[in-house]
Amino acid sequence: MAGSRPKSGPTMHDVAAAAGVSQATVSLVLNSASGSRFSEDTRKRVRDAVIRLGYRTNAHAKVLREGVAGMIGFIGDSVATSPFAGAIIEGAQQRAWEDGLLLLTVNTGGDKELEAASLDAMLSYKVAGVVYAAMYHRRLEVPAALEGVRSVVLNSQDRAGRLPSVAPDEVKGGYTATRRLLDAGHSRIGFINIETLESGLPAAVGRHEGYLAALQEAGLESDPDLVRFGGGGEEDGYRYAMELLTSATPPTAIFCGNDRGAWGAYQAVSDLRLSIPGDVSIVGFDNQAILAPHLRPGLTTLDLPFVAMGRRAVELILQEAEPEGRVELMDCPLVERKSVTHPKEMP
Amino acid sequence: MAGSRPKSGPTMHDVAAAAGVSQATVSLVLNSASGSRFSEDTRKRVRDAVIRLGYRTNAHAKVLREGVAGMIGFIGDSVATSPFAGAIIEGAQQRAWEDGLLLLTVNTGGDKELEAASLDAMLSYKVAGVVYAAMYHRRLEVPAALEGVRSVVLNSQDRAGRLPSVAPDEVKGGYTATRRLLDAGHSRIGFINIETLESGLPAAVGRHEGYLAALQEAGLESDPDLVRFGGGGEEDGYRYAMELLTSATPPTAIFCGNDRGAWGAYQAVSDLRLSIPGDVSIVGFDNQAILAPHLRPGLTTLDLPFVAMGRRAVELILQEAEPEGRVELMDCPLVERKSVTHPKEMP
DNA sequence: TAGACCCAGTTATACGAATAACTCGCTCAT
DNA sequence: ATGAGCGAGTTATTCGTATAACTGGGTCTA
Repeated sequence: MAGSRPKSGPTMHDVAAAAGVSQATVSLVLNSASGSRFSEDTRKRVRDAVIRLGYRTNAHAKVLREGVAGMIGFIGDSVATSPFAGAIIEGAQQRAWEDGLLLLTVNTGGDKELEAASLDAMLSYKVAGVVYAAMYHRRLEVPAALEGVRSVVLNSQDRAGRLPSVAPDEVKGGYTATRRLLDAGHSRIGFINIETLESGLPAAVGRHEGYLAALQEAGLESDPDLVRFGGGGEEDGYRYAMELLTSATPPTAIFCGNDRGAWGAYQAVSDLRLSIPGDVSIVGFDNQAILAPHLRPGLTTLDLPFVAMGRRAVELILQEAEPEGRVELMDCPLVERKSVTHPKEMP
Repeated sequence: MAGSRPKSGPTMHDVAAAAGVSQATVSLVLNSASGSRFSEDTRKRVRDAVIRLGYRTNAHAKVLREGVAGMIGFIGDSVATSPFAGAIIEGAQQRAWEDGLLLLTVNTGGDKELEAASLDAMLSYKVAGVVYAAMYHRRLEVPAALEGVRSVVLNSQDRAGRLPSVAPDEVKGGYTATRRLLDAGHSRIGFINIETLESGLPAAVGRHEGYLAALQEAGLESDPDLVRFGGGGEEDGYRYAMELLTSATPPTAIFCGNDRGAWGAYQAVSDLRLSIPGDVSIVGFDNQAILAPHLRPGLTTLDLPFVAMGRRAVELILQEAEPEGRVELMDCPLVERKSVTHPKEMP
């Protein structure tokens, strides 16, 4: 059978034959930045032949010679396909493409076997590096094979501290959110957070820390009664907002540790026939695209800079120096909308 | 300089040397399904050496010999990173991996230049095929280079009709939604759709067609006053639901062409001090993960089968036979929640 | 006028794996 | 005793590209 190998486009040899030169000449003409090694005539003949035949360089042959592929591996648990963090892969890909690299992506969905196997395949493809991204900001165990290649942990941190990591600056975010409310004149500020103790999630712990820091800086006592911990769903947001707002001394503002919780809080406020921001100011966290801008009123919240984080992770991979084990924290900018104002005057 | 080429793992030659055999033997031992060509002793020595050295086959060398890579290209405008359709890439990747293939992904963000360049790069990598996915179901122009490789249009249709396409069955979806309301006993059913005339979007046109078909089948006159066309945002949902419900002869149920519109309708219903489904039944479309299950009451809606579509697209690529230009429509299953009941008895 | 040097190319080889074709030593049937 | 056949390997070649090292002629200089 002649057709056992699939049809594969023309090669450099074909181009060389068509242009009446040697294969080496073709290669040199196409690649040499140092322009004028060949006569203008030869160069033109080569370029013409390239176009005429529709020649495209075989990346595998090139990689085989050069050792590294123009690809970066991206392994995510489910981040890349999740509704709120899809942008993370967008940033990574943008940055990679700026250097002409493509992304080889896998969502493992948490499957460790798939993770190992696909990482293996990526290494077989001699990727220039691997981004290991996670859904939630946490400290995680990285697969051992990652140490054999330039790699970066994204939206999480390497528990062992060996790989460089890129993650949101939760503490500063929590501080910024609280500070926004303090600046508006609030002094009783509720906080509906994700549970911190068991989870130990940097997201929850950090935001809480930032909240406390801002209060302290403002010289305010922090009242534990104003802080609630839950699962992060809107039911919890609803329930805790309800509790806070119906207590003896309700807060005039609530910082919700995530936008879904804020959504729940909106519903509670609505059910209490109160209004946002007139009666209660609210700040969220996450800046979820489908939610935050569409709530009424628009939710003032903190943006998780997924695009920037993705970019930064790839940048670290492309960098010459190896930033062993550093954790890079990225700013979460405040996105101002309509859910915050000064507290109501006491009657 | 010795270190000009990056460190690259051990090769078959290294393994062969370590095991005291030839490179060919290593290759044959590792690949031959026809087991016992070599003595058990030799096979063991090879396998031991492989493990000891941490040998991993160089995919590029393999591809160079074999002609096709174990990769499939995935080009999306922004689907892959969009909050509602990220799952599309998940399905594609799952299916690909079942055959041991990885996905080489690019979001072009609509940039035609990036699209062409990255497609070019993919072809350089000898991908086994390319999935060309779009954000919205529409008829689109595909890049010419796609014709040189096995490819499938996903969540859209090739306007030229040359490439096989996979898309949701909008007509059937619109029919199912309307039918659900008819079956519950409604006969005045509003429809808030995305504008169809200018856009010509299959999503909008098809759902409308399905709506009309269901009414006709039920022997009902379709009342144009019950149908509104808008942009698909929740403001439109709000406005049109308001209009419909405050009209002289309001509908008892509304089919919203998308979940965001349904969200707006929920707000209108709430502002009118009516309740869902008691006073108005609502069916959405899209089954947006962040929205539909979290609305109160949960929104009965139609699922856009992104995972299944992604899977199917890759499957078509892997298939032997080339299904020239066929458009494959996928079912949108009804997801039953709490927003539909029978119409209120007239007082 | 020999040597140095440049110009415009070419030849040869390596990258790592797969595989067709071969070798070498034995056994066994005729 | 002859050669067919098999078992257990090896040798040689191929995929497409990049590049070091070479060639063969011309020009310029001392």
